[in-house]
Amino acid sequence: MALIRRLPKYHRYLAELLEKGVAIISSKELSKVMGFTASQIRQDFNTFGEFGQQGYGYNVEVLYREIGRIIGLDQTYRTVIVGAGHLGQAIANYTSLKESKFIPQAMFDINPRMFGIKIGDIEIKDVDELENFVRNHQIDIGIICTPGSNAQEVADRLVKANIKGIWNFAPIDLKIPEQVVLENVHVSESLFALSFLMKNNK
Amino acid sequence: MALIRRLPKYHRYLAELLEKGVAIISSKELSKVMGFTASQIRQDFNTFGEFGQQGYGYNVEVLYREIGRIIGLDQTYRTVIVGAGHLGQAIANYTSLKESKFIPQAMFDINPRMFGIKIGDIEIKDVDELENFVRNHQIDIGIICTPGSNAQEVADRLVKANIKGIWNFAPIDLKIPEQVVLENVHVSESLFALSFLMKNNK
DNA sequence: TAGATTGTTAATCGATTAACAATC
DNA sequence: TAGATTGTTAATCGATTAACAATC
Repeated sequence: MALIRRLPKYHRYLAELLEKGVAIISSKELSKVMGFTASQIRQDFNTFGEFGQQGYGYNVEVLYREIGRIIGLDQTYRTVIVGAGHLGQAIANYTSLKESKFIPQAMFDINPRMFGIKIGDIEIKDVDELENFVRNHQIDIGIICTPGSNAQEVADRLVKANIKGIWNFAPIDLKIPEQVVLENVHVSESLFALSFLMKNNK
Repeated sequence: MALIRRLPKYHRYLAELLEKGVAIISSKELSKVMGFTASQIRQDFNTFGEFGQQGYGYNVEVLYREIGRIIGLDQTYRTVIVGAGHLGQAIANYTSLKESKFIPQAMFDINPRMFGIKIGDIEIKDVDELENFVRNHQIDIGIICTPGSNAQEVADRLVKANIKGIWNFAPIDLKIPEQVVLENVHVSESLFALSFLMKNNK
């Protein structure tokens, strides 16, 4: 569904409008700001309910709150970060995680020198403890920040420990059972897309 | 074009096949491995040329090389990283950058305490020098790793200094002229998509 | 009421899949 | 030659856009 990739963008722009004190906005005005067609905006909003008022527009605050709820920002999840390298540490420091309530309960690494070190207030533990920790602390989501070569093994272990979702930063396509949610951030694919666009620009 | 998002994936799987010593592969076999339909694979490859042999299949090595060329992996770019926080440092250490020849020439930050520090062999400089550096060192690409609040200003300055492309990690939609290539990595949008999928799973 | 804008259906567009002739 | 698989056209599917009646 292409729409769910647009939801975060609606949410972000509505937050901006709220901050600016805009109370009401029409699909036409929002269209100008966001670059989607007014028609698409109305279609999108109507997929989830009737949030507008004919002849009038959309109440920014209501819409913001509703889209937040649709995205699931009213939920809290317990997460672990696997891989405490530069990327893992950047993610651990990533404020959106806490704001969005994807709260990291621990980090895991294979390197004994890192055990016990804290990134912010998140402790790095031995990856051997991963399954037990996930089970005992009812972790919902595993964030994979390992090299590609270890990512599938980590995913398998997370799945065995009954993880509900995986946020994968490793540059591979993980094989996981259907009932586990998988969301990828394939940074290198974005880099390659940039490369293609640079080469084919003009 | 949805196709260009698939090119990196083809490239990655072909690299794997090469490593395994697979010399020839049919669209049907590749379909099994990658999860695209054989029809789509043939369509995709044919967009750029006739790389296969009827009744036979595709030569993995040739195809890998050709797709690499289409993506532009035969090019070299000079880049700068703006923002030397956790994310900027993670990017600076990101090996794909060097392998893909998007070589960082310098990092920039606003915090004087960081000036002169090296991340790997990349020096952190005063962001006030950004425009001059970009001009004098013929930088092609600016990698924006600042908070959202500074990203547009940084982008404006890069554009003024004649940057050709921007790889943006800040969580905003940059406004830049058409002739400048823009590629975004919106990590928080991925997190929100994960949130949505978690909430709506089952 | 008149003007504006939504909600929603219909038309269009683009991307994916199916089918099959060409050919190795 | 027969079997296999590409290259490519046609059919389908889904997503976007346009149009307009409903209604505030």
